[in-house]
Amino acid sequence: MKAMLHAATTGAPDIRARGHCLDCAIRQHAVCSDCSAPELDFLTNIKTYKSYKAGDRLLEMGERAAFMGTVVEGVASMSRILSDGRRQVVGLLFPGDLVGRPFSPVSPFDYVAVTDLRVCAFNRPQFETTLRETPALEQRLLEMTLDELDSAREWMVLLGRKSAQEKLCSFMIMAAQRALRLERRRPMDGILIELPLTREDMADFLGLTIETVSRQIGALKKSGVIELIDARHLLIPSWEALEEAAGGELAAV
Amino acid sequence: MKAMLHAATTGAPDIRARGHCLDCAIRQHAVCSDCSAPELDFLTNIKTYKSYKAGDRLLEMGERAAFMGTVVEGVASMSRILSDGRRQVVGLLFPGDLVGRPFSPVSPFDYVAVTDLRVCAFNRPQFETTLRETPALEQRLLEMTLDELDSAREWMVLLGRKSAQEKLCSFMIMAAQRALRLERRRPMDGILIELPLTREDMADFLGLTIETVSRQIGALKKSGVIELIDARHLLIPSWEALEEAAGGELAAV
DNA sequence: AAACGGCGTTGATATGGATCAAGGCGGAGG
DNA sequence: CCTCCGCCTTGATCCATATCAACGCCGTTT
Repeated sequence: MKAMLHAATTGAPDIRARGHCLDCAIRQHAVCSDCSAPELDFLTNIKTYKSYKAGDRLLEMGERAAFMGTVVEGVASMSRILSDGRRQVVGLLFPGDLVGRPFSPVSPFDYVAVTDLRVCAFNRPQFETTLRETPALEQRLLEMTLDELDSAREWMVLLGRKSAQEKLCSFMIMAAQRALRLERRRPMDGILIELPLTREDMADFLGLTIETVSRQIGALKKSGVIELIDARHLLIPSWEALEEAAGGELAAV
Repeated sequence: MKAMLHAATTGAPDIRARGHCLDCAIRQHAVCSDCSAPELDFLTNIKTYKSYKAGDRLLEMGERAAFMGTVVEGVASMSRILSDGRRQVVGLLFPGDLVGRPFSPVSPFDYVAVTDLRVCAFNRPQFETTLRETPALEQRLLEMTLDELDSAREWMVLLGRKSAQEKLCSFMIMAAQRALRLERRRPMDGILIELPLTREDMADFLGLTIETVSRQIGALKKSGVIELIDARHLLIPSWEALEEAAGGELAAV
């Protein structure tokens, strides 16, 4: 639970964008999904890419953030660290998800790359102006924010009322669903799940310790709910059994 | 923690609105705060009021909700009940807060009146149409949703990482700040706090049991952080001491 | 190839909060 | 006025998870 000392916020260099937004593989999942061709032309011209290594901090809580962006590849986390080192991850960002807090120059949480990461970035003031002038963008942002709010509340149920075992299962379901959605696939028996987080990040996301995470994964393996390929990969013999073990009720992701 | 059986969803009768939106005491806190005079004229004509008694359910999870609205007076909760009766409150709605999930006909949570309640209600399809046609409304909704998301994540930190004692203190701070904001006042020493929830609702909001809530309030009283007037009212000798006992870090409310 | 550091597992023990149980208080209704 | 019920408090005990400690694995550095 103690916070690791990560590298200080990295001023990742902007890489001049290659490729037009029209060809973007994750556009349909992003805030720009409903933009018209001319709007995408405009975005193409103002975007840059930033790359991060796992562990890099993109934005620090309280920091004036110079940019906003969309995750293109990899996974990032939003988290808060209390003064005594306790840490809680409050959200994971998968491809398509927005990095940064719109309409607030200071980020209310830390953003950290949990895997190697690529972000499609925009200058913040410019992005906010564009938002205000582009209903397709603003309406889509509203939709995404409402969905994220549902997810956050769903997670509150998990944090407040689920057992360690249920938390682990819920996490696996969530990770699987997010990964599957990107590939336009559906959950099914025998599916392979990649856990994009270290045990420490999982613990901090689930409100547990790393030891408990490790033990519960062991228990799930023993009871046959999962099969462990390696520490980061597992197989789900029965999706329904996994949902059962998650304590049901997991709608929004 | 076990769910009480509340009355079934009440089809509260619509009461033809008296009074113009221009004169609304809580408009500045509501989604309609940025509307122009003509826009307020329009809203005045389509709004109705609904009244509920403490314990009434306004909207049930999964139900097709016929209306959306704004809390005018009183406090409501959003909650979820797991199949075995465990319950988690995922949000409190104070005057100005929105009841119902925009752009989704089915509510993802139960909405329950925790005190006697008055709601300014709109027919849902009509409200959504109006939203889409009224940038002042839609932009304000976006702002409010982003703020709520920050609050929800703040609460995730509490649920995942704070001790019972810190949870209670954080809750008191939150309740005080929400009440003070309505009166345009600021936190100060010697302030009086009303707890709008029963011990059971507090427990379900904080991820605790009612016994633990009761005991921790007792402990806070003994240690002098609070003075108990009665079960629902308390005095804060030192705001700073309360924040200290809350484990710091409580930005958004 | 040895040493090291990051990550994960496993075991022993401690503890905060849950659970089980009983009783108190105050308002509503007979 | 008495009784009942909802709400709250307090005490005794239990247990799920935290904490403390040691070790294993593996990729990287020297």
